Amino acid sequence: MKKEDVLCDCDVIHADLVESVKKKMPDENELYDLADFFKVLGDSTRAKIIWALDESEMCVCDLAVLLNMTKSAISHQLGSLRQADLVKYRKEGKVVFYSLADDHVEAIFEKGLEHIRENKSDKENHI
Amino acid sequence: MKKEDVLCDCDVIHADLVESVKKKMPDENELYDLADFFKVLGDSTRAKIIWALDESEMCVCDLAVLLNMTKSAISHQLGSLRQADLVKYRKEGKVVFYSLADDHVEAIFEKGLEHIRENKSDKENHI
DNA sequence: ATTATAGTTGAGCGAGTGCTCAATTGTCAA
DNA sequence: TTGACAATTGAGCACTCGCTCAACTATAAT
Repeated sequence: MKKEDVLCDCDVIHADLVESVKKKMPDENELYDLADFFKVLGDSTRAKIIWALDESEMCVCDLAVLLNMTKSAISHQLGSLRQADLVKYRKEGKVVFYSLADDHVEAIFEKGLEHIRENKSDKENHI
Repeated sequence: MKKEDVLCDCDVIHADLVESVKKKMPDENELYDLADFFKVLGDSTRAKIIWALDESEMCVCDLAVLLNMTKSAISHQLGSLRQADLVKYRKEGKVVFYSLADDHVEAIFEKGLEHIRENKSDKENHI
């Protein structure tokens, strides 16, 4: 790659390092998908839904009452979660029961909680 | 809570379940912080930066060249990552070197990659 | 068939986000 | 001191996102 092709307006300070890291870099799409996955977890409503479904299978109405939101809002968010394959569902008459599709999510969620809890206590102790 | 106070326009289908899950629910702020944490990971530029810094400490210019973006764009994103305590930095003359602040992030990142890789292969095998 | 309820869906609006551009700070060298 | 460069910062803009509202589908009960 010629220097003219590079968008950044600066000299490469550590060209060798950049080159070697670039070689190891995963497929562009993979990191894109990864970001998309975290994006789904990165909304408090969806986070609450995931937490709740980790406790128990629930229907749309249950979730709406639990989070004090409209069915519509919940359903929209469940749509995102469905699209990301984070939840599965079964129908029983008029009622649709949702549950977590994957135990990976639970593990990642737990690790995330761990992280922010430690971070918080670090700050309280002025580390 | 009276039924009139509930925003959702539906009857509670499983009132006992909702009540018991509500009792176990973590502090509102905790899930909010958790979502904010995932939100930071939920952007492909920041995801790439985190991946790169997991490989090696790098300066702003290195990252800009690696990702073919302006220093400004990178610096803005590093600002977000700093604010979320995901990166730390050291100055050496004019140059600022960034690195990951926390090995939690690495673990979560790895788990996330694992997840999307499995999910992808599941789909390819039509499971 | 009619009515009622659970859930989904699409349009639209206000808030938030990521980038660009320009101005600025901080540090080094001539 | 002046000029050059790494990096930061704020304003502005286009785009995205989550909610509301209204319309719709589907299932069940009368």
